[in-house]
Amino acid sequence: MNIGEVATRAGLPAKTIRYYEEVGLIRPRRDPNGYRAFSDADLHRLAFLGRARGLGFSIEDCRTLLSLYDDPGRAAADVRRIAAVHLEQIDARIAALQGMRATLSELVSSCAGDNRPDCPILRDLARTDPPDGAPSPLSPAARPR
Amino acid sequence: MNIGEVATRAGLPAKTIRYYEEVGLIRPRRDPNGYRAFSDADLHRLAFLGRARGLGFSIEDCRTLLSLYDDPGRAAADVRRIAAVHLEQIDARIAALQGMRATLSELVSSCAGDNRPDCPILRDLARTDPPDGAPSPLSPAARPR
DNA sequence: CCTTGACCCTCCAGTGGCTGGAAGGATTAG
DNA sequence: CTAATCCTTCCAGCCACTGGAGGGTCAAGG
Repeated sequence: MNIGEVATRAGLPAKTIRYYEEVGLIRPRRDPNGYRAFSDADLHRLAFLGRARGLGFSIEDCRTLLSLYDDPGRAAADVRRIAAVHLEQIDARIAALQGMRATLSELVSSCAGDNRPDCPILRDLARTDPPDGAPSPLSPAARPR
Repeated sequence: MNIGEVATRAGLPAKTIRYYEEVGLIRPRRDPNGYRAFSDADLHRLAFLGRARGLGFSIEDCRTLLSLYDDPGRAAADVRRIAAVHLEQIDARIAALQGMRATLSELVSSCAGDNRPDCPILRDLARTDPPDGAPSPLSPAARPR
């Protein structure tokens, strides 16, 4: 298989597949003309990668997951730990986004959105921080990342 | 004020403040010795930026928000539109993450996590896609981004 | 045999929003 | 005077691609 075909079958852009080779996640053979020649095993690996990336695992996580996959003596605990840590990170990101969302949606709905210059969104962004103990009703969002 | 003081007062790293100057979000004066000299207005702008970034607005959004803030003839609608679009993007990101979260948490809880090699997480990542119409009970997650 | 078009190759640069570090000048406390 | 703490600029790196330039290869049609 050439790269175009695996790209279609794995559902990944050819550029991404070349990148995965560059970082050592796959090692396709080469035809004499220099074209990459993908085996079914390569395709399978790429599909695995597509799924793992789709679940938000980093490239480094993917590397580890693939090496565990290749290792018949692996322990399920190692796989589970990686996934559990990743799950926690996802939860943290969701929580951060929900904090933003709460503030933003309050701001958006408090703004008339007419053609006058007075706008609660700008007022909140420009506010001088309320003195401790009397928190503003708006902008309870944290500053995570 | 030197950069160290504004950094403390605005709650932003000095590096970030230099970066904001580089991309034209602030234009502090310079002392004869080359040090940046921040006015109260600069500090106010930086606090505004810190809040906007904390709500997840991009640098380009921040640039626009600041220019609207500076413009006494602005329309609240313009501000609102920016925030509303951003809110939608946040919602999309939350939805994507929740999709991942659902699959991941199912996988994690289905894995015994012992020292045996059999692991439902790897099995799911390595699966051959189920034929159409008979979706796997696992991995309903989309592949957004 | 030649052309056309669809492939494929490599290499380089850019994305966003910082962050780290090197190398050096300015200021301040002791 | 010295040492510590600031400040400066510039360059490189992060992540995971993505776009594009410039060129080679291959299969089909004339």
